[in-house]
Amino acid sequence: MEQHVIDTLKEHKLRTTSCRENTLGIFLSRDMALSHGDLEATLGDRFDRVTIYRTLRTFLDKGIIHKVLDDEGVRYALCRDSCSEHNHHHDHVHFKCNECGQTNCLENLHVPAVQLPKGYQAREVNLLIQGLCASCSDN
Amino acid sequence: MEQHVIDTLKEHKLRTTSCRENTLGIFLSRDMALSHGDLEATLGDRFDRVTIYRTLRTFLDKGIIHKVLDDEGVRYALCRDSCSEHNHHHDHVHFKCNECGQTNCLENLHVPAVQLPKGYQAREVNLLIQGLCASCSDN
DNA sequence: CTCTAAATGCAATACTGCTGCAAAAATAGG
DNA sequence: CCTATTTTTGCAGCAGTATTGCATTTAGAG
Ligand SMILES: [Mn+2]
Ligand SMILES: [Mn+2]
Ligand SMILES: [Zn+2]
Ligand SMILES: [Zn+2]
Repeated sequence: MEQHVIDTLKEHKLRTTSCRENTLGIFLSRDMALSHGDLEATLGDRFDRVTIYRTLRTFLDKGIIHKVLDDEGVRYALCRDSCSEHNHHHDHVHFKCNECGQTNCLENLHVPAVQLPKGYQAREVNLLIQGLCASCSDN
Repeated sequence: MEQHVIDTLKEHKLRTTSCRENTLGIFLSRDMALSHGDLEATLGDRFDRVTIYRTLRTFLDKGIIHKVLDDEGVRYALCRDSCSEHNHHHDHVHFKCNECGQTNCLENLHVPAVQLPKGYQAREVNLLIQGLCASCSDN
């Protein structure tokens, strides 16, 4: 496996196991939000379903990936920002293309601030925009 | 059952059945986003789980309710705007309180427009803000 | 009231996600 | 490199979520 993957795991004080290396490698190469099912399909039967679930939870805890809300189930995407164990910050927009089905982080597109009613306190925001991506748009 | 419920069902050309009356009545009285499990718990064992699923899908199709994205599963809330069978428009904010667990539509809070990258076309937006609601905030 | 189309209940199935436990693997320390 | 300790994994099992097919029941049209 690639050195970058191993370094990332070590940086987060995680043991470098085959499932973690492969899973992180897939996130890096695919560059889109992935569901547990996507990973299972890509990894084949090399690892148990439960191990993949636990890998995802571990990555979530460590700030390696973040949840992406989706209308048909949760997905996960790499944290590009400097997220750490107790300091997640994901105020960027997610876009899901209804044509090709891909869900992507629009990292440099911040979720606009919203003026909440009196007394409401915002802690976390999740904005999912659905429509057509650039590739599917000009066909 | 209340006349308003029956009228609403008739307006959408739906037969007024007990499950639909009760389900719609719950949505009207609770005034918050509800999951299938919430409805099942409230309705007791008067109706089969499958019937509740089908009622939800029917209401979705007819524009009586809309999906509310949530980090722990889909919920549903009444459409206040004038949604119809093929003309949904939900650009309002949803708020989930991490204290009391309630998810609500903030109907008069529009999701701000976002300048998408070139070629991207928006069809639908879903903004979920999580934090503390007004009731839970001042304790 | 009767007939027909729609809706329901039930059984079966698939998918998602979690836990406990024994076996296997990773690493720290010598 | 070897061993001891801790972590991770696979497996079995379980709970929750969501869907379908089919026979029965029901709502509403006439
Ligand atoms: Mn993201
Ligand atoms: Mn809403
Ligand atoms: Zn696309
Ligand atoms: Zn609250």
